[in-house]
Amino acid sequence: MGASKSDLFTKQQNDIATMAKALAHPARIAILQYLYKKNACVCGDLVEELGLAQATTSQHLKELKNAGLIQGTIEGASVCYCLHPAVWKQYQELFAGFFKEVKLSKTCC
Amino acid sequence: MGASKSDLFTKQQNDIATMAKALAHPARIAILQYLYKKNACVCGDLVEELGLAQATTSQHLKELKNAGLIQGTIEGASVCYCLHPAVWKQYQELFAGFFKEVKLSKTCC
DNA sequence: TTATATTATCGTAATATTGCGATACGACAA
DNA sequence: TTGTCGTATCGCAATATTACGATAATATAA
Repeated sequence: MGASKSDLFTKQQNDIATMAKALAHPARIAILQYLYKKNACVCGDLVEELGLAQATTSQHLKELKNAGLIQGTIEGASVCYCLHPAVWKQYQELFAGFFKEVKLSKTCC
Repeated sequence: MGASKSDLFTKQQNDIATMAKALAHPARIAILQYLYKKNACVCGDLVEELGLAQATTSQHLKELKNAGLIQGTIEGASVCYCLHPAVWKQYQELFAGFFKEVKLSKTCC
């Protein structure tokens, strides 16, 4: 098969998994960190920054855009990327909520 | 290719990506939620709970064990699983730290 | 010992991801 | 218009993931 059976799980479970998948590659983590360290729009210098081919970098950017984590605005000939604050906050809260549900006090094994 | 070029990125970036990958499937989210909702060791009933085949469930459990998130202790004929508190806390802090680094005040696009 | 119950592993098929070269597309400059 | 620069998309190859049936491994029950 290969396709995950998303209909077996709740929307929340699928949402968390989808968000985690967007973060499940070091190149995408690097892109996000670069964007928020610069704290500004970044135009063009991501390819040199990452060390991956231009096509590969563009593909990772597309996935981050699909996940809603970043947005790109056309600035003349190039495109400027920055974080999407609302979605970022949403991710932050979803993960924080997921981790906080646990009561780790009781150990049983 | 298909293999990600982990040598291009920092250890922290690879760590976050690896942890995210462990959470990047709804079945694994469901397992973790079931474990912490029960707040106890769970022996055996995970297969009925998930609706996936026994082999598939076992495979997801193995990945969570490899990620360190859960631990299993042999209890007679069956195996009891529960969360690994220390690693869970580590995940929580790594993600929280990753999300907190950002300054979302300045929007530029 | 033999049977049964529970979990792990093997082998295989279907699909997804990662990466890159080649190429197309869009905006601007000459 | 023609050329150039920056980005996106296409097509392909290599590898990874997901899923399951079959089978092995282990512990207990009969």
